[in-house]
Amino acid sequence: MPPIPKFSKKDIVQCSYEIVKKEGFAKLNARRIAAELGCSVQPIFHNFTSMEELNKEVYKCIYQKYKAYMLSGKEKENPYKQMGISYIEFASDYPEFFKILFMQKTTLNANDFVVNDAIGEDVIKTGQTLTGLSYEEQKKFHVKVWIFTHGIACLVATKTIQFTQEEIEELLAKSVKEMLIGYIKERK
Amino acid sequence: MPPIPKFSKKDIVQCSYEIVKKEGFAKLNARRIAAELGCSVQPIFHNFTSMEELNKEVYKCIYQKYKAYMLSGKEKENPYKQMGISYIEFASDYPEFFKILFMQKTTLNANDFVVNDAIGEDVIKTGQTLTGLSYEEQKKFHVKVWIFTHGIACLVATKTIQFTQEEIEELLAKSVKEMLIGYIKERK
DNA sequence: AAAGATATATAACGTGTGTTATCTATAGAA
DNA sequence: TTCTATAGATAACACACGTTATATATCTTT
Repeated sequence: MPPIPKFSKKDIVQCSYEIVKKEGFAKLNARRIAAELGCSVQPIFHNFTSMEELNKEVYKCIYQKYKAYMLSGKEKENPYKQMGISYIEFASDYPEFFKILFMQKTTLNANDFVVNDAIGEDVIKTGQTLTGLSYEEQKKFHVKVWIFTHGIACLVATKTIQFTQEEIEELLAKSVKEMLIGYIKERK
Repeated sequence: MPPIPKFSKKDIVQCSYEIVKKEGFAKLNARRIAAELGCSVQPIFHNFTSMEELNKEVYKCIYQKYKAYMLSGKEKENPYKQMGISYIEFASDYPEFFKILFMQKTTLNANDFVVNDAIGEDVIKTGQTLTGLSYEEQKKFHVKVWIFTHGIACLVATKTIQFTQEEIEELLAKSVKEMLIGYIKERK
């Protein structure tokens, strides 16, 4: 009986996702989405009870994108190293997403997600195979690697530094190596 | 002939500064300032042609606060180490300010300031006395120290990690020491 | 073909924001 | 004391945003 819908939930989320990718949540609003889809605001409020609900859906997509980046790293020959590179690459390719996920506290990520899975058990264990440290030592060492990696990623996301992917990989690899040497030397 | 002014530029900037300190620029607006000062919005637009002009003044104050933190570090017995600590302490004491200065690009900091003076000549030279490296080597090494320090500061500003000042100082001091050991060992 | 359900458009309301027009009160000059 | 310049209050306008009321168009069932 009803007319065939022209604008699905998926269309609206996808369109919103693209806006946020380019300009962040600050620029996402009903009229903007409507303009880009070539419709009025009605399809949006038909499919979502409020903008907040839509925002949450978009946030979920962003988090999925991040997870996909991280998972792709696990397939490579040196997963521990690759995860750091993936983290920074994500910050480079999707700076707005990185800022949303890791550089601000919002009502969006408050309860629904525990984003900092970077210090998960498996990461520690993967790190052990690279470093040869004990589990407890690797845990401590990993905090330092994580801080360093996060530092680069933040600088990349804000475009404070503009390194090529190769420069970043070299910087990260070299630095972690040096940190490990120093860590091993200093431990008692 | 005119009545004695009750609300000076300084009063308004000071009040705005406090609001931004607690809640960031997002929560700064004319009516909010007026309410806190106990006046109408008129004194604001009498003293400033626009909110943007006031925002810039507030931004300047924030930057001055940051510079004062950094300068205070230079007086200590180990200035190079202290500057890193001051940077993180600033992020801890004034997270909103830190986010404004170093974690986002705004129209405010676009032209008027070159904020990243952290890699200034004098910092490098101060670092040399700590590390004993050549000028060029110190320059390279400092990038790594800066990234690490910035990483901690970002995590502190967003309250992602909640370390005490002592924990942070130990983490930073130990890590830089280890990084230096590794750096020296790996250089050709 | 007629009817009902609903997707979309149009237009509006309410709120929060920057900004400004108008009025009033005041302090010093005449 | 009277006059003038202006600081401030009140109130309004313009605009952007979330949201909703109403009207219209369309598809499926009968």
